[in-house]
Amino acid sequence: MRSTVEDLTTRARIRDAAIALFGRDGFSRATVRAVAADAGVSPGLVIHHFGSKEGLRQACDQHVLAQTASQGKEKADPSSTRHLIQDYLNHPGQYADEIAYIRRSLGDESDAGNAFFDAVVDQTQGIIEAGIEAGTIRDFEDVRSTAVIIASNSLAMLVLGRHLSRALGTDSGPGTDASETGGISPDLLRQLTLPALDIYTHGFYADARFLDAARDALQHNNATTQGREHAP
Amino acid sequence: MRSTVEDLTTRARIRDAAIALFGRDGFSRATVRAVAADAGVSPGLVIHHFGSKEGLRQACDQHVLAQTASQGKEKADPSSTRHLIQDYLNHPGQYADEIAYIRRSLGDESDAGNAFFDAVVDQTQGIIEAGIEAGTIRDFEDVRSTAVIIASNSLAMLVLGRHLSRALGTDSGPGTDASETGGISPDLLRQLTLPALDIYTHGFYADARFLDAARDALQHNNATTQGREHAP
DNA sequence: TTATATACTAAACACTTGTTCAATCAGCAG
DNA sequence: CTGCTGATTGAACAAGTGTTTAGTATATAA
Repeated sequence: MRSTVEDLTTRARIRDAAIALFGRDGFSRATVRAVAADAGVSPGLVIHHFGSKEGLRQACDQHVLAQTASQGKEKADPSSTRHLIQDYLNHPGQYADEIAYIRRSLGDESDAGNAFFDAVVDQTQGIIEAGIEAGTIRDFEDVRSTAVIIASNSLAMLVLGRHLSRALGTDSGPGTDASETGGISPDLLRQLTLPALDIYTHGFYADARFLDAARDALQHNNATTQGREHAP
Repeated sequence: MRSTVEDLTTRARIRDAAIALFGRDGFSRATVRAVAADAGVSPGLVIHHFGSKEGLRQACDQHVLAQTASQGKEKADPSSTRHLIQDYLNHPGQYADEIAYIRRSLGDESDAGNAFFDAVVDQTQGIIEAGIEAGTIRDFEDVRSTAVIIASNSLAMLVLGRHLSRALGTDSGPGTDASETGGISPDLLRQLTLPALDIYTHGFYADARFLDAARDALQHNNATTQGREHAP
């Protein structure tokens, strides 16, 4: 009874305002009154449509997940997660609210954050397996763990985007859309692309010394609680 | 089960309770009354000692930063950030509150989070420069950006630790210390160490195709807003 | 037309929030 | 002892919170 038809109704306006506010201020800091004001309705109507603030959150979770899931499946061929971010660059600001919402969900204890992370990992794993078969990606022993690491590294740019901008001085100044939403600016992504791909192509260490040392340490140290030489 | 000694002053007890609660529930969700209850004092005394809830937060920021800064400078020689996490593994649960606090600070808009991230980047950069000189780390063109990427990747395990556990099924079950605090369990780190070091040693891609393509795309595309082929 | 159901608002309710305040209590200087 | 200062509390306050409720408008169906 819902979905596309009601998507232009008051209910959808409330939900979109909630997505924007939850993403910007977090779920607990954003108030029902602020959502109502942004949507141009009364606070009571928000409860009337969604039952409670928690119900509103679940509706937001569901909508954002459905939207990003359809987006993700469309562009899941050559590269991996960063393709989604790149797509966001070509349509700047369009998905800003949803992205900020996901960033908050990943940090909070949220079902939507869990589902999103798992979806990214699964998608990454599929890409790695296809890349291995095509010869473009190295043949890893533990594909699952590798996918988790790649997904974690990629999503780190989303979660820590604000810090990346600041640490590199690529901040376009206060008041910018990127610094407001914490998103990644095109300039920042351009600056980080080559160094990241360099590591992903030629590695970070000059040789296999650290890897061999860690492998030995872990083999000689399987049952004990000691786990030394994890670096970096 | 509070920390080791009751030798602390009341002010310190309040601050430690606040660090634990702010880290577990976030600043806005944690209430002054809950902090007071955990510290065994009245809500008014919290305000008496710290002026306001915001003052309490700044005291927590200052204390956690001072503690982690001294910790960081002690172990800043061979490896990088993960050395800090590894040290945390050898002393399980001891720094759990501070780590959860930092994880929350990195996600929220917090001065402590900014300072911590910048400190990790600076420390990582120093390690990279030393490694380049020693020949253990590859000679990167843009050391700063590389340091930011490495720091981001490392801190991602902190921020996204809960998702890593779940996606790998290494969760030691609900009620565990790791799943409560969102920290990284020793098992999880052991499982991720070799795949991560494998990427950091031999790279992720099988050859330089993606890197070359991205370099060409960025050179031919300097002034425009288009920025294609960032992968993965 | 009436009747019914729904969208919607304004106001109030019950509760929690951070904070204040007067009043104790303990230690210490004179 | 008195007097003073800071720690500490219990109660209260003002503002904000999510939610409820009574009531109004609107539209659709009979």
